[in-house]
Amino acid sequence: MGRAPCCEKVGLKRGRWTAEEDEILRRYIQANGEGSWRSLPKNAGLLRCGKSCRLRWINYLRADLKRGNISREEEEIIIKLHSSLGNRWSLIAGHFPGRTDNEIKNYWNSHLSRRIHSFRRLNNDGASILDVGNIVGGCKRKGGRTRRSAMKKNHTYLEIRREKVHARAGTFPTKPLPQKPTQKAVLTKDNEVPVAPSVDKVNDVLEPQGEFEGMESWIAGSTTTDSESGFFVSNKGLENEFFLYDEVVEGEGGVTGFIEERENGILGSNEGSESGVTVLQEERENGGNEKDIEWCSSLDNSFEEMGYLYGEWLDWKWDGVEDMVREEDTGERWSWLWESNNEEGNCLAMGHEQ
DNA sequence: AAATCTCGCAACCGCTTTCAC
DNA sequence: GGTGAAAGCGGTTGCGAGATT
Repeated sequence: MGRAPCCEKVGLKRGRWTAEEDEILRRYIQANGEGSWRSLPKNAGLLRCGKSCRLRWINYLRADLKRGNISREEEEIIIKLHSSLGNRWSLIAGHFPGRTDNEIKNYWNSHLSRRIHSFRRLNNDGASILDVGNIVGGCKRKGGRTRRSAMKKNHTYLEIRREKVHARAGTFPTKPLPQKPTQKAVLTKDNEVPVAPSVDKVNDVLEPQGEFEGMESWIAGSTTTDSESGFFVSNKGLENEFFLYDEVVEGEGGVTGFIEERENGILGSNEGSESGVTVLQEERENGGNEKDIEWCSSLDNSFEEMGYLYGEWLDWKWDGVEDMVREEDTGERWSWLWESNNEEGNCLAMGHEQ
């Protein structure tokens, strides 16, 4: 025997709740209490499914709900809880009085998961995907809204990250990088590896001074590669223009030519290539590592694997760096990390050996 | 100014678990 | 213990807002 539907769906209203419906539901529950959701709509005079009424009450109408932005402290707790509980949103939400599982889940999906994935790519030795599809300038956007969080701090994050990089790496490359790098540079916990600054927007923010002197020449005209994808990337000194090659021709003094240049090649357009998916698909077709691809296909269906990353991330030596970033008063303690996300194309993983 | 596009979130869907009889 | 209803839960979708071209 099949299960009966929770309610008669014929003639029921769907979609956004109106203020009038909210008021009816609120008054009814205040008078009669929660429960009996199946019969509630009829008794209250609502043309809604009982399930819908329950959801509306639990997520938005309850008096004890805490509305407003998720604080940084809450963010950290969510991340930690998710590392141990996975997608058990109701359990996670149980740690936040006034927050709902739906709210936590949405926040995770729209904010935190992407940050985690970005961080993962920065910190994962094996993940070598060169996310050039999101390098600003290479990927010419036709429009679209910038992330709200990014909009707020549009002019601050790179400078913050620069400080972060400086603080963690201790040194910064003052000379052009080797023409043919052989190994990726990745962030480490031991402050040993200088981190290449993001290619995009560098020219907008970085000024050649102090130990950053020379960086613009490194960025302008640099050629690098991704050891696993095999693509070579060069901007040939052109601001905000990047080129992809299947092969480079080496001569005296480094790269002297390129084969099969594809201007903006897989950078291409955003169409069907969100977050550099095209690159990943190519890699998959070429026998690439499936593990490297997960971040772009599903938000969080591999949290077990992510546990390691969370640990790495949360155990990072944040001392001092956090204070430094706070000084910027940006409201985003880890904005150097957040805002280097793939949407904005600030991927650090350029595949350099410093 | 209009078109295009992305983002965030409210709401829905379907499955599982719990409860009452 | 079996059955059906209700509640709970997590994944997914649809759409309005608004930035960008």
